[in-house]
Amino acid sequence: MARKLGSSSEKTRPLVRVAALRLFARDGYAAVSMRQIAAEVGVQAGALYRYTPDKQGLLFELMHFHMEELLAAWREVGSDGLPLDRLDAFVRFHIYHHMDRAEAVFISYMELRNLTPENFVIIEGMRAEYERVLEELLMECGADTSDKLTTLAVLAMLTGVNTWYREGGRLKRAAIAERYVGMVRRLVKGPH
Amino acid sequence: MARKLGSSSEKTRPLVRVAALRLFARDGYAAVSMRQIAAEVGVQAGALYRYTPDKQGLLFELMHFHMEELLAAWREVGSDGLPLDRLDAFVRFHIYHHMDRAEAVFISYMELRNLTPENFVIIEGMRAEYERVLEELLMECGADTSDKLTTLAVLAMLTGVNTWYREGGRLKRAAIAERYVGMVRRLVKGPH
DNA sequence: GTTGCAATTAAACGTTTGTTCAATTCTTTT
DNA sequence: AAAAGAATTGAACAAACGTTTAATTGCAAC
Repeated sequence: MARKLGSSSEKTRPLVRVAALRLFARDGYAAVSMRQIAAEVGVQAGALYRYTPDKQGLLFELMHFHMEELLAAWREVGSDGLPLDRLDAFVRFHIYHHMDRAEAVFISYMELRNLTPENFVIIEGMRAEYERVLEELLMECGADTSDKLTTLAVLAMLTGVNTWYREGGRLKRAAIAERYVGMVRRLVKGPH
Repeated sequence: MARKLGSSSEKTRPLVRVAALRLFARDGYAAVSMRQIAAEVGVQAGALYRYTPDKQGLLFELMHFHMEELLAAWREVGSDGLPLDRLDAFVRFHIYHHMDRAEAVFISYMELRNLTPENFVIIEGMRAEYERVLEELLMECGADTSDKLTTLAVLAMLTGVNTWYREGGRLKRAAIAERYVGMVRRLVKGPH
């Protein structure tokens, strides 16, 4: 009744991450207990504290990783060409990236209020950075960027995909993305 | 230490509703205890059970009332005239109605997963009904309604206002509404 | 003014919560 | 083969949870 056969932090750590991700996404941070997470990992609750300082740390790690990954992924994709083409690229990027990370996306905007104030500031800053990416693109496309309204409207629309999209659904990923490309183009263009 | 001066269910009942609304919206259903709600009302926890069968009943009542009110309000506003004018009317209605009920709106789409299955079915049905209102309007406007995609995109965009709008902010209610009217018009029109 | 009901308290219920820690066992290094 | 370190258990902690209930008090009707 102590260390288990073949146990190592290299194996257990990712299991903890995945279990927390899954459970937080499904039931919400406040509704999930450390014992539930531990059970999903196949371990006792006390063992989790080798991998996180506390429950809050677990939530923060998930959200921080998600935002870091999002920003890094866009930097890598980059985009060049005409402004409108770059906007298209952003729309496709956002939709695909989010489709592939349903759980992390869900957590990252549902559990903001469960972050401690210090952690909240950090995540909010990264979110603002991502927002600025889109805002800049919209400006170059000649959209109305006198305020954040257009940016937020487009972002809400795009992120909304995650509330209904399920893998293997009737509509294929590409079809959905292209429809949104069309909608954003129309929304942005035209006279304001 | 028993009944308090001037106490009556007519006074206390709404206080319980308001306290639950405020706290659920701010901290989330799972993170709020009956004792916190009671404290906000100025009463002991046990007293709450004169006004709700249990905590879940409190959540359901709030969400059910909100959806009922939403559907009734639209029925009353109604709309006639050209399809596009009616769509404009819907956009304005949705935005104003939601701006005035920030807490209830927030709860109604954040706390869906904390409903019991039976309660979830009921609320989900009402949500679908509201969705159908918009879908019908979009169809009459000649938008692409071969699937729910346009409907959901518009709805996500409109409801997104609640994530950033704060009373007394820089932009006035009417200005915001009219901007969204414009965006929706553009998004809907045009070739698909 | 007494009687009866309505509203509330305070205490208690058994669970469950996040977290800590000594003891134990496996793995790795020497 | 011995020693050192890493991973885990299981029990314990005080605190908080939702809910129930007997006792108590205020109010309204008679």
